[in-house]
Amino acid sequence: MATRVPQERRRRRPTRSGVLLSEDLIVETALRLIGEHGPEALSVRRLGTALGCDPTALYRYFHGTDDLVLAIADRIIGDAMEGFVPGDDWVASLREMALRVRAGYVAHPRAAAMAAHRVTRRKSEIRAVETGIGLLLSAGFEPASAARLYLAFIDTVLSHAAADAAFQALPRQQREADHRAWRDVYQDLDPVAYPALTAVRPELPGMADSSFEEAVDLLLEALAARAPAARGCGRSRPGARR
Amino acid sequence: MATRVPQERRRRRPTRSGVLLSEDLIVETALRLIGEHGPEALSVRRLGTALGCDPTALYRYFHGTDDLVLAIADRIIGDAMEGFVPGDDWVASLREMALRVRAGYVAHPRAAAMAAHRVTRRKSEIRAVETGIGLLLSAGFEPASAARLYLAFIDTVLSHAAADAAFQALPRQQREADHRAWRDVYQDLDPVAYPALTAVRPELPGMADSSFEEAVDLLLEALAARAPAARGCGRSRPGARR
DNA sequence: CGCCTTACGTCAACAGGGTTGACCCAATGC
DNA sequence: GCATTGGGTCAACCCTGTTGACGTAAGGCG
Repeated sequence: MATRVPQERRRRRPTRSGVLLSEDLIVETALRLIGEHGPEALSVRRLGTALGCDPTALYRYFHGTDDLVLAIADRIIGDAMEGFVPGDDWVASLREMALRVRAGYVAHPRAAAMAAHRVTRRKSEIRAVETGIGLLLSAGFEPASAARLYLAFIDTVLSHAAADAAFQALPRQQREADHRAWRDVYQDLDPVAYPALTAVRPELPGMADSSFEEAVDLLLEALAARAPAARGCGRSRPGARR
Repeated sequence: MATRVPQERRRRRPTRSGVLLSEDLIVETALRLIGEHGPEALSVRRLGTALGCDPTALYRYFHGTDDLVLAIADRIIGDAMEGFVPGDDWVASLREMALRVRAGYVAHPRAAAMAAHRVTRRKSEIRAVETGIGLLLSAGFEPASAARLYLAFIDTVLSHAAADAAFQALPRQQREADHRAWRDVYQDLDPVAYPALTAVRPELPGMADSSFEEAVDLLLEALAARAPAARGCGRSRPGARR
C-alpha cells in the first residue's frame, strides 16, 4: 500500500454517507469521539464509522496511527494556547502556559497519553516553543540557558500533564483502585518498619491528587532564583496550592 | 472466568515443556523478553511462548494484563532501589533516588511506559515512599509539607522517567524522526515570525536530549530553598549539568 | 497406599485492533 | 469529452486480550 499523503490540494469525493473528508474533520471527529465515548473509543475502525466512511479511507490522509496521533496532539496544543498572549510577568506567563497545556491534555486524556512525549513538528507546537523561549529570553537568560531551561520546564509540564492524562485515561476500575490504594494499603502499615509513613499518615489520602501545580511552582521558584534579573530569592512563590 | 488468584501456596504442575511457573518467573521472563526483543515484545501470547506454556496459564497468576503490569513495575522499582541507603545529605540522597528510578525505567522502556503512572501498592513501592518521605522529614519539613513535597518530587521524577522511557519505547523510525525534527524543521524558520527561536538556533539540536537532570536539579534547588533547616538560598545546585 | 477434590495447564473461540493490496468510480486538468 | 489518478471501498491477514469448558495430575486425607 502506497501511504503517500499529499498535503497539497486534493481531489475529494463524497463518502458513501455523503461526508467530505478532510484532515481537520478527521482530527476533530477523533477528539469528539474520545470526549464522548471515553478514552477507549479511539480506533481506526471506530473513527471510520463515526465519520461515516470506510476505516481505511483515513490512510489517504495520514500515514498511519502515529501520524494521526501527532496531528491530534498539535491540535490540542493549538486549542489550549488559543488566545494566549504573554504578559509582562514572565513567571506568571509561564505558569499560565503550564496550566493551559495541562488543561488541554486532561480534556483529551487518551489522545494526550499517546502523544504527550512526541515532537509534533507542526504549527501550534512551534508557536508554543517560540513563546516559551521568548519569555525566558525576556527574563534575561542567555540563549543557551534559555533553551536548556525551557526544555526542562516544558518537559516537566508535559510529562506531568501526560501523567495526569494517563491517569484519567485509565478504565474507571483501575483508576479507582489506584486512588483507593493510598487510603487502604498505605494506612495499615507497621509503625516500626515504616516510621516516616506513619508520621504522615493523615496526609496520605491526598497522595492521590495531582501534584502538578506544586511541581510547577517549585520549578518556577528555581527559575526565578536563577534569573539574571532576579525577582528575589526566598519569597517568589507564584501561586499558592489549593 | 473466575480470575481468582490465590497468593498463598499453590499446587503447581509442570507445564507442557516442563517449566514450573511462578509469579517471579513470569515477571522475570517478561522483563527479559522486553530487554531482548524490543519494546513491542510484551504480549500475553508471546510471554506464554517464551515461558513454554499456554498464554492463558498466566491468568492463573494475574487477574489480567493490568495486574501483571503492576507486578512488573514494582519489580523495576525494587531492582532500581536495591542496595540504596540514604545518606546524611538529604538533597544528594533524593537526587540519587531520582537517578536510580530513571535508570530502572529507561532500562525497561516498554514496561515503564505502561506502568510509570500507576500505584503498584506493593512492597518495593512502599519502601521507596517510606525512604523519600523520611528524607524530607529529616530535612525538617512538617509532615504535611513532607508528604506534599515528596509527591511533587516523585511525580516529577516518575513522569520525566516515563517520558524518557516512552521515547525509548518508540519504534526506531519514529524515535529518529522526533530526534531529527529539532535539527530539520526548527532550523528553517522565518526570523521575523520566530525571533526567539532564531536567537537560540544553535541550541536547538540539544532539545532532543533529555532534560531529566536539569529538571531534578531545579526542583531540588527549590526544595532546599524552602527547607526549614536551610542549606542556603542561592547557591545550592546539587550537581552541574553536563 | 489409594481415593477425591480441586488447582491449574490446555484448548478453542470470540471480539476487537492496525494495516495491506486490489478494485473501480468520479473529479480534475487538458 | 477524454485520459489520468486521487481516493473511497472491500476483503483479507495477522495481531491482541480474554473467556469458558475440559481434563489431568498434585496434594490432602483416610
